[in-house]
Amino acid sequence: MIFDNKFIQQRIEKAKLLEEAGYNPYSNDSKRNTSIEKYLNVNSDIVETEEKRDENRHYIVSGRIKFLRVMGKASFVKIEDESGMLQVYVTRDNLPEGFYNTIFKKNIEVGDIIEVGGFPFVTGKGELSLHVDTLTLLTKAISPLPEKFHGVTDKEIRYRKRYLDLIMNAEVRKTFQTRSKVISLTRRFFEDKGFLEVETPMMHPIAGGANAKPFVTHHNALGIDRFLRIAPELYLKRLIVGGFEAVFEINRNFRNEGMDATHNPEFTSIEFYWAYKTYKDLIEITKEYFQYLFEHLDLPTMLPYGDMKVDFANFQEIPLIESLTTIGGVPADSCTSKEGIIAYLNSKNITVKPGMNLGQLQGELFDEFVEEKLIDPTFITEYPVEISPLARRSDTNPEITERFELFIAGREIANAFSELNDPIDQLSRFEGQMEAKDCGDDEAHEMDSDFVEALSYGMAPTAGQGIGIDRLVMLLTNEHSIRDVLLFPAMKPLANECQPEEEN
RNA sequence: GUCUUGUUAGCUCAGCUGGUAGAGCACGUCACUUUUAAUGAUGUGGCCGAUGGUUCGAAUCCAUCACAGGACACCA
Repeated sequence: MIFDNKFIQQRIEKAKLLEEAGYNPYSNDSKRNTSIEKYLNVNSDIVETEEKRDENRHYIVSGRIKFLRVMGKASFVKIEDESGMLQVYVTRDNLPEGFYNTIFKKNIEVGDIIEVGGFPFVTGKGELSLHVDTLTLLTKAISPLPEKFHGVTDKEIRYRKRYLDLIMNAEVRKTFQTRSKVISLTRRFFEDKGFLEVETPMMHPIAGGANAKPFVTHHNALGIDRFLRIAPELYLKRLIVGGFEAVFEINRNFRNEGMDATHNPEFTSIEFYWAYKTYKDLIEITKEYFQYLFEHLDLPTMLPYGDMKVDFANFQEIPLIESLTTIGGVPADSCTSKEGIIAYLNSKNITVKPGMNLGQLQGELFDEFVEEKLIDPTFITEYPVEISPLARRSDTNPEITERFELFIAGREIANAFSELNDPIDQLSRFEGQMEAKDCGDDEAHEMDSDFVEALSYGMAPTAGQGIGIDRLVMLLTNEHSIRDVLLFPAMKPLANECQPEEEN
């Protein structure tokens, strides 16, 4: 039984005693009239006064007990609500006869949620506090909190029981508040630009828009499998065909692949599509977007990330091939032919899968020698067409696409391009992907003829971009695991958690 | 998927080359009306992640498994 721990038993016993004495251990009769933050602000003037107190003011605040110091007939209690922590001073003689000794001291403890009323005063040590004249238990916590000084540090507990992490670690609350603000600001930024927020299906008949393995689920009524979406791209572009000129979606994608510090099976991205624009316009709006975020989050443009310092005012732009030599240090003549690249990679003790085409090999060089060196925000442009099945070819060089990826702190943050809107070209790109799939590339993009048909009705020239929100939040909060920016990261089930039998 | 480290009280952690389990916090009892991780006294608390093995004897050595962290691989 989950309550057989003796500390829990002890606390359940206290809850019973309270109930028997006429105090509901789960009362919902809250009369709170201010938050702790407001209380501290409104009464900060008391510190300057002669008396250090104002008995004519009266406030009711609520919160969870984080510290409890009982000293005979008086006690100091630190309570915390979402806005902050407040010290309250509880004395025997300011409470009803017997309450302090038989109820408060015996049955109320760290972890419980209480409500106190009283007047503001400043203690001898100069801390603005609340002098209590009424005290109500709102919620009895029957499980004890972790240790008050070290808190919970065990990552497994922190992720599996995020509520405990949030109770104990104020910085964690801050991180998720930042995450929320980033999403909210992102929404506002694009709305202000005239973009329309839309929702497209999470369950797809064909998992398209990216190269990734999907999760499969089953629709009973139709008797067919569906794929959890790996990207919303093809649906958003159908909307551009339909006549919407600027759309965005902030939502989850699901990819059935490995989990590590930068990958969670479900993750959040924003994708936006903008008709009558090109990837050049996207570079500009991306810079603007970052500026907007930093301004409204009140962050300095120079941010630490681990050992790195990232200058968010220093956006660079460089074509992929050029970056291989200037940043990656790859000799120029080892970048432009399959043989040259393979020879160079082999000389660095890197083996590549046989059958890779030139574009894939150039991508390999980039991943190997350039990516991790891109600290300040850098737009890498002019991606080879072979690794960009949904991007528009450059008008001047059909081997490359009008595409960029944005790298910050050695990590990909965004992917964008002028969209391919030629249905014939799109069809042949899909066919190329199908060939790759037949040759064993199980990551190759699926054929989506319905999407090709949509393009055949004409999609205005459009530019589109995806930004990984989780990784962006990691950058802004200096977190190095995606689990630290997800409230409930994916975890393997514990042995004692029952799970359905595997069936075929 | 591979390698590697970890798993001991509610939490944070000790525990040597194998000899039968420790601290701090928390909790119980007592004292204490201005404390700041309050303090002082005292006490309770453990299937040492699971299963096997070696041994007279295993928290400790070995094997397998589970979960977690890190690195690598894969995947944008």
